[in-house]
This record gives sequence, structure tokens and C-alpha cells, in this order.
Amino acid sequence: MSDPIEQVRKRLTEVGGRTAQDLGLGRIVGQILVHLYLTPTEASLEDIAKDLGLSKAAVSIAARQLESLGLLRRSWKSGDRKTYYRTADDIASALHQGLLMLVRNKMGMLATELQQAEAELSPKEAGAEAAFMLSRVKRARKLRDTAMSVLENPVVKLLTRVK
Amino acid sequence: MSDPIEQVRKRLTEVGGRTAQDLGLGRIVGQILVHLYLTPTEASLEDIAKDLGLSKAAVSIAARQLESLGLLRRSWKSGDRKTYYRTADDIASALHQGLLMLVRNKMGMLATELQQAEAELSPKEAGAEAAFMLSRVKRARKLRDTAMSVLENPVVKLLTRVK
DNA sequence: ATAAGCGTTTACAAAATTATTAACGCACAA
DNA sequence: TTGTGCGTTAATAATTTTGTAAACGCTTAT
Repeated sequence: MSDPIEQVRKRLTEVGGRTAQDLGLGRIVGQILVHLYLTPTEASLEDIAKDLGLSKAAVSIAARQLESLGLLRRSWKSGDRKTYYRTADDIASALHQGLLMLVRNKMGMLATELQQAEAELSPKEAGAEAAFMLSRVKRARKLRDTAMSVLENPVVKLLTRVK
Repeated sequence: MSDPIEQVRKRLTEVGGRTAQDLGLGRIVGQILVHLYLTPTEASLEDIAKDLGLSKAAVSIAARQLESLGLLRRSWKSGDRKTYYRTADDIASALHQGLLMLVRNKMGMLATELQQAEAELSPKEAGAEAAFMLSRVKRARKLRDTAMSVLENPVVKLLTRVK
């Protein structure tokens, strides 16, 4: 297995692991996705576990995550009890959608917190301290709104289409 | 200190901590930044540590990170040996630049890996396996290039300016 | 010169995350 | 039924990450 092809696959698989970890998705998720992306045939849970040197359990959990993100497809073969996995066909858009959703969620949380803070400061407190905090919160909200509007901007959405 | 103002500050500080952690910057970094952002006066290392219930050491390290990101400013008062901190004036653009830089770095790494893989597969290996991998790598590279071009697009840059 | 205060570093401890092993449950086959 | 193979789950082990306490070195004041 010191095949040059295997070497490339292994290296890219590691890259996938690191990348996924950066996104808070767990290293294994990325490893599996890249491994399957670079594999022409479908692979069973055990295949994947063996290829990546991981336990079936870990692969099972990660594969589930990947499927829920729309990045993996399960399939079955008649007369074979195993589940087989392959990457989704529209993997690019799934990736795009997934990341967008992730950011949107975070941004939503942020908006909620900032609005609540603003509401609690606005009417009641009148001291200089409160006035200062209110101005800061308002500025933060404007910043967030701008960032969000960029993501949702039709021009940007157009640009993100892969030809 | 069950002051409603303090409550708001504390809650937003926690939000900052979580957000920073999501970005892989460490919780404390976010806590400090928000805490100072919501504070009109400058604060010393010890002030910050006490307010947030952290050790001076932890604050020292995080503050350094924040300064290197251009998000914090140090200052000194004559006849006082302490270092004082306040958020940078252009905090919005610093944040923007910093995040952009982070993404750019990741994207750069990715590009390097993909190009290298492509080079190693292109000329030599001729099997069906290699051909498949090559096509996948090329597609991945195209995806990356598109994502990157969006970030660097002049229209997008314009949109991200906070009024 | 000596002492005292401050920020930083380092070595350690605590806590959270991650992955594994082993047990379980379910489906199909004999 | 009973046995076999598969995927999942739950408990444990290992690793990594995170934060602290204590020691250090530098600077300034006495």
C-alpha cells in the first residue's frame, strides 16, 4: 500500500480531517467524506473503518452526521446485510448549504442576544454607564446585520455557484 | 453586583466567549474583548482577571492574542507601572480583516494540497483509479477557487463595509 | 543596592473531548 | 427457535485542551 495513489488519498484524507475539525465537526467526519469522495466504489462501514484505522463505532457515528448533513448516501445490495456508503452527488451544494446554515444559526443567536440586551437597557437605566453600553450594543447589532445581509445578498448567492 | 447593567454585561460576555471558541480562538479571548468593548474606562490586567474570575496568566496570554489581531490597544499612565487595555477604535474592520485572513490561510493550505495532489496524479499514473481521483481533485479545486473568488470579489468587499 | 510590583513563562492540574471496547438489539437464515 | 452478522449504544480509557499556581525576570521607587 505504498502505492503513490494511496499516498495521495491518505494525505488528502488528513487534510479533510483537519478541515472538519476546524469547523467543529470532528476529524473523523472529514476523513470519511474525503476518503469516499476519492473512492470510485461504494464502501461498507467495516471497509471504511479498516481503511482509516478506526473503530466501527466511530465510523458509524460520523457517517450518521454526514448523512444528516446531506453529504453521504446510504445504499444496500440485495442479499447483503451491510450498508454501503458513497458521497452525495450534489456534494458541492450540500457543503455550501450546510456551512451557510451553520453561520446563519450563529448569527441568529447573536441577533437574539443583542436585541434582548438592547431592550433591557433602552427604557430603564439612565446612567452614563448604561448609555455607553447601549451605544456599543447598537453598534454591534449594526455590524452583525451588515455581515448577515452580505450572506443573503443575491449577488453573493450568484457568485457562489460552481460552474 | 446584581445590577441589571452588570447582568447584561455578563450575558454578552458569555456570548463572546462561546463565539470566540467557535472560531478556534479560545473562550477567554472573546470574553475579554466583549468585556472591554462594553466598558467605558480602560482596565488593567488585574482588573480584567478579577472581573472575569480568571487568573492573570490566562488573561495575559489572551490579551496578547487580541493585540496581535489588532482588536486591543495597550496604553500606559505616567507614574503607574500597570498596562491598561481598551478595545481598538476600528474594531469592526479589525474583526473583518482578522476573519478574512483566517479563512484565506485555510484556503491557501487547501489550494496547495490540491495542486500538489493534482501534479502527482496527472502525468504518471494512468489506471482507471488514478483517472477517477484526478477528476475528483480537479472538481474540488474548482470548488475551492470559486469560494475564494467570492471572498475576494470587489462587490462583496463593498457590501461588507459598515456604515 | 534593595525591595516591591507587574507581566510573563513554565510546569502541573483539571476538565472536556474523542475514540475504543464490549454489550446490546434487531434482522435474516438455517 | 436458535444462531450469525451487522449497526448502534453505553461505559470506559486515552488524548487533547484549557486554566492555574508558582517561580522568574525586569523595571522602577526608595
